[in-house]
Amino acid sequence: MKPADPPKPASGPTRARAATLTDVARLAGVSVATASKALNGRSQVRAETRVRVQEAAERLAFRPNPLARSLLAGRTGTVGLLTSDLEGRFSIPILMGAEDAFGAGRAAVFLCDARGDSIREQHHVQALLERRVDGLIVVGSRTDPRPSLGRGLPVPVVYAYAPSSDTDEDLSIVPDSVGAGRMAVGHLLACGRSRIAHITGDVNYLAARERAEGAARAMGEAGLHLLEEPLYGNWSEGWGRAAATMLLDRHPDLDALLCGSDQIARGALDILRERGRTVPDEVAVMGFDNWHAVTDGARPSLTSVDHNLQEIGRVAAQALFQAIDGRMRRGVELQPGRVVIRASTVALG
Amino acid sequence: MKPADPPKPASGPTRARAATLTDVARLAGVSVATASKALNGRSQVRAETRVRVQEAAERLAFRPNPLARSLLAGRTGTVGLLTSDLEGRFSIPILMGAEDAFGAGRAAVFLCDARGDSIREQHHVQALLERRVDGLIVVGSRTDPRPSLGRGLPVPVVYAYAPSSDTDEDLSIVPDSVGAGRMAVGHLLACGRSRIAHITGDVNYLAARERAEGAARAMGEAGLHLLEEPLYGNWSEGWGRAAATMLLDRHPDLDALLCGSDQIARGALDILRERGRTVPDEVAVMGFDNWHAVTDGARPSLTSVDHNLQEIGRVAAQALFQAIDGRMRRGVELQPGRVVIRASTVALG
DNA sequence: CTGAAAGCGCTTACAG
DNA sequence: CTGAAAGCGCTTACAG
Repeated sequence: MKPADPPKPASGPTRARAATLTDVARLAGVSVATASKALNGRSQVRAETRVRVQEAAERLAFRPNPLARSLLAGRTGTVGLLTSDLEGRFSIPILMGAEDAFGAGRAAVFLCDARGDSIREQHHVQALLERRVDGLIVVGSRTDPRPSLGRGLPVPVVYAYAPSSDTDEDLSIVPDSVGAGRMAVGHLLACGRSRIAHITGDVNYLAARERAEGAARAMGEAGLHLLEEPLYGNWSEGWGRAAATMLLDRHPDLDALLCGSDQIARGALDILRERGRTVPDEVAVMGFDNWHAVTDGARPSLTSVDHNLQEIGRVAAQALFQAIDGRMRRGVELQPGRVVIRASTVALG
Repeated sequence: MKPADPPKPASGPTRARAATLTDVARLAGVSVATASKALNGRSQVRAETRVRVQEAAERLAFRPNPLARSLLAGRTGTVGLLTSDLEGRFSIPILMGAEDAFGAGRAAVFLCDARGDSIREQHHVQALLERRVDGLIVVGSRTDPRPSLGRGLPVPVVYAYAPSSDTDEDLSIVPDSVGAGRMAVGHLLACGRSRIAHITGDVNYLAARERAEGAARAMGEAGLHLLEEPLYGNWSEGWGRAAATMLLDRHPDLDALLCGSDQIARGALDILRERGRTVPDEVAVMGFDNWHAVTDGARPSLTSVDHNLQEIGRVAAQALFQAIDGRMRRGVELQPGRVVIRASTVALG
């Protein structure tokens, strides 16, 4: 017995011209006007006629041409997603959240990467406006305020992660960094720690300063102080190692290291390990960003504050939808993070 | 002296209706037909008239509505970028390369993330086709062949990173994994190593098997053999640590560890360090992927094979342009990687 | 309930 | 060299 032939490609459904409403109308024996109404659920059509048109549409695999529709409606059902750096770890989850929300709402997303260059950004904004996007989301790569695209744009704009400097006019959805610092210390306190030091990244980053501020406040509210002023440096493992070394020398009895990023924490963990200090028994360690590649590879695995970036993207997208519908919010909206507990702060099972 | 007033927003250039060709024609005192020709550089227009029209267009900040144009032309100047996982480290650089190439060629990119779900993928393909994209790039997250979108699509498709299983019909741009393995061993040999072992990731990944194959071949061509069969495991640091431990026990005299990913290499480095084996003096270590977060944090910094993913994206985009112009290539095209040398294989400075 | 007509913003033969 | 007309694919008053 011969095996069954593989299904033939049948020369493909359609290299041919896509079916048009006129084709559908002709096949159904009605005018294009009636066909349009039937397909769009308008009430003024006899049930029988509607069915006939629908069948014709189905048979021709008819898909309304959105260009024609947009031309009439003045709306394209597209939005621009303007990112400053695609490779950024922070941009991607936000982008995913936004893409998700738009996909669900049936809007399509134009992606543009400005590569951190404001000339290129202006260029992309113009290109997007020419394409008649209904709105724009601007995704930044750090939480410091960035220049507004301005008030003169013909469509609404929502800023995500990096807030607009024009807080009166623009809407920005950003992570709550002060809250994140507070939350982190809250977790360490709950773990019974009190001799806590804070190593963090570049002092020029608002995120670094705000997390430190939140941490200090949470300590104060518990009637405690950080062991010393936050140690600012940069966002690298190397700095984590250097700072941890200093701190261990100065405060041999410290029982927790709060690190401004997972990478810094990773460096600190390596030093603790080399010095034979057990984690978390003697010293608890935690980071920020919940970057799985770092948290999961660490020994022990690293507790971290997740900024819920995907949620930020989703919220920004929804806010943009509302703005397109004429209900524009303004100001800066803070999104809370959450502590993801791993073995570096809590002895697990 | 009072400080100067801040510049007034001037109520914004245009919340108003965008200028239309009709507006331009009226202002220039010509017909829309003539205005169109003047602006589009058609020859049959008096120089004087052309200037008048151009000035009018400028004054009104006229931007031709691409929807109207596309409706006529049947082309939209848009392409779909379909990724299987936005968060994937591998997808992003490819996406950047593609976005770059399109941006330069003045096509806009619709981004869709299928989240590794084939139902969602189908859904996105349909949505993109409805929007009349001129072509599609499908970006995969591993180099194993993936199902073709099929032959019946009305627009050309190019596959990047993950090749289509329909190699006769489709065009795929993928990294040369065999060549990467060969290249890596070539570098280690050039560094004077000969007792080389290979630790790699999940055997179900074609990339793992092909890199191993390339490595073995390069050894053979040098009249050598790997110390033992490649050790397959998974792509984690933990596996790197476990495998390195085994290998050091079995081959105390090994002088190089070729690791199938940077994370595996990172794990191996940690073990070497703990055992007091100096890198690169006693043992050279290298990885694949050139993931900076890992290579730069490692002690010492890690030599790695970069797959030139951005270039893959760029080539895919250019191939798609060609295909849209009717010159479709087919088959699988391999893109070479390159060795990025750091301190784990060569004593620097 | 149905259809002829006008129009969204543009381009392109075709006459003048 | 210039413009009136037709048309891309659709929707929406407006008559019947």
